[in-house]
Amino acid sequence: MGVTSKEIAQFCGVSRGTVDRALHDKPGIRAETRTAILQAAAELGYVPDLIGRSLVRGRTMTLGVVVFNLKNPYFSQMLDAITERARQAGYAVMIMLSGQSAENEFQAVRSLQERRVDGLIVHPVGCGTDYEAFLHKSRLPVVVVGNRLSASFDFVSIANAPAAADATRWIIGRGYRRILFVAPPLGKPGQVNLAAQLERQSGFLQVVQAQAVPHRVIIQADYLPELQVQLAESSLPTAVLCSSDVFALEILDVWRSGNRAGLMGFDHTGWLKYIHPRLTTVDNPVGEIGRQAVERLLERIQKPDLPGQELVVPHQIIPGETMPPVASLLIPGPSSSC
Amino acid sequence: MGVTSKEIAQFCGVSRGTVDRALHDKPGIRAETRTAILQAAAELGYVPDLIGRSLVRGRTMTLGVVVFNLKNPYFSQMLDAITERARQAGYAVMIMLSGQSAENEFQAVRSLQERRVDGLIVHPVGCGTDYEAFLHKSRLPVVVVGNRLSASFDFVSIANAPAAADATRWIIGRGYRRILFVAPPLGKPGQVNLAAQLERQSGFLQVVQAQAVPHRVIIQADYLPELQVQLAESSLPTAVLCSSDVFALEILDVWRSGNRAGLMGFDHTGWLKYIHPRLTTVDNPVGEIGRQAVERLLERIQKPDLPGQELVVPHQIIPGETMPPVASLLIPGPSSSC
DNA sequence: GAGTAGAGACCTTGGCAGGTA
DNA sequence: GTACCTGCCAAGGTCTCTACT
Repeated sequence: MGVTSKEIAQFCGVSRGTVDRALHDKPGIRAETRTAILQAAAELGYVPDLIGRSLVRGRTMTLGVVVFNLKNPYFSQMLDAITERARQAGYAVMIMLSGQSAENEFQAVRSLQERRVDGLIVHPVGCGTDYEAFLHKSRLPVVVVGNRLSASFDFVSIANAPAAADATRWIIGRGYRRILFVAPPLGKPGQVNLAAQLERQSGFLQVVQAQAVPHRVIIQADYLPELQVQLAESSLPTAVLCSSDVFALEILDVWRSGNRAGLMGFDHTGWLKYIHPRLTTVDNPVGEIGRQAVERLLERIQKPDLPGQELVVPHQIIPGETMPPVASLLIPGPSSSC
Repeated sequence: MGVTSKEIAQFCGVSRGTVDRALHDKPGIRAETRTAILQAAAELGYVPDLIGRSLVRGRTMTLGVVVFNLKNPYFSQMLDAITERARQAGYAVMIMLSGQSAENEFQAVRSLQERRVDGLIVHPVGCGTDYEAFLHKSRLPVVVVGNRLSASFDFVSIANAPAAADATRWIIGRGYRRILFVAPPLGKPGQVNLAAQLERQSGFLQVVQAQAVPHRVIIQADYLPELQVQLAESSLPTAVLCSSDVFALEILDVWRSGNRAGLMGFDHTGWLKYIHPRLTTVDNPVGEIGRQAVERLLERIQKPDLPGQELVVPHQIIPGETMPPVASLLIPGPSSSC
């Protein structure tokens, strides 16, 4: 336990009120007394107890963050940005992991609520009206990130469906005439897929259907064999669009053994810099999302009655090397050696 | 602000003491009263305020963690493990980033101290007696990770010098007769290198000097040109050992354009799974380090006067593909196509 | 005496009314 | 009247002492 203002008061033979005036540079204290108190505080290593202060003020200056895990650079980069932005505003960050389990997520939110964080940034696994009611009942200012809940919550994300649509159109523009969309459930098998993944899928379908492009959606957890079958089934120039970089990277591992087709990921997660060939993907600027989430959360802490708002962060196609124009794909060259 | 025990007391027409007895299953209360209070608590959505509790108990059930950043998977994987282990013990984790600046680190520790975390896990940038005195003066239980301070602190890490020595012997065993050790300063140029990096360097030097193996240590921040020069300077079968995976990956980028030499990294950081060719490296089990750090910190919170202890976590050589036996390196084949 | 409940102190900081020289 | 200081109250949960049935 640290040194308290009471101990300083005893040490200096004054009252706590006087110590308070000295520490906060308030009027009504002799310069001499003030100096003595400040010196004693420094000597004893006094650090104000924000716990006591928050009890009085009803503010802990702490934000809670709930994400799946921190092994995935998607989340750790987001947390990095959140932490830094929060620090600039004088807030600390408490982190809890859901491990992609709705039950854990529930516990995590409750745990943060018990610790009276001033606000919450959640990348939810949970969904449904029960879960949303629970969040609302916590009375915590909440900003949702990455995986949409209902419109009553603030939500920061790229526009998933339009981004997938853009990616699809871009692929078609490169000359591909058949597209396989790989979107297995993220995380535990049998689980419902995340809203963000489904939105991407719908964006994809919208474009291929509108333009009558032959396509397949592969949603098996064990997608690699199915992908091989699908690839063999047509001689049209075929592209594979994945709902997440992780699938694209797994496929890229197989690709190296000689298979040929365009390949595109989704998210532009942190590790891609050193991957060869450079993965074509869609940038999901998680750092920016994290910062905007903090920004919005701070607003909401000020004015808890703001209506839910959707903040759309711009996405961007990262050309990479795995989706060359069909022309160069058909004539094997250095850039298509994947 | 949430519902308080006082409000429950008023609602039920009893005193706060009675509410306390009901909520904590203490004796001295009628079953009937207890049920009524528990029901009221559930109905009103009561969540105990751990701030109040920690004020009286002197425990916040929160651990502080200070690392450089979370973009580097080295730190985010460690934090993942720390958070999970802490959660199992009922602790929350507050995270602060130093951005590899001693000044920020100082602020971070102070900030966590103000928030009265029960203990601290630090991967320090700071060093020197002043910094150590500051940490000791905080009176916080501290476990140091990755970058050694003095023996008065608990320290959890792989044995850096022996690990580098092992790697060096392993390289020699593969037939290489000349080794270049790449150890530029991690982080801001001009900064003193981390203790861990220097320990690795000394482990390397010990072996090459003992076995009279020709070698060079490259410490320039701009190490790539120097490396090219050194590689060209001898016809001995040469290996490059890096003090961190990041350098090895940068070098691997250049390697692909045709250069030939053995290459080895250090740390086995998270993104390596998808890198081709598979990087030969030394496993630094950051998850295990994180868990042990929490374990030790919890012990120290119980008994603050324990003497500083060094916990050594076993390292391991990950063969990969970038350090083939010299024989196969000289006869170009599929496995040496890097 | 045993079972049940209430009143008040305590942890910390900060703010304010009131008191003394 | 001014400069300075004391002491009480608030926040929420916990624990002990006391009192009633």
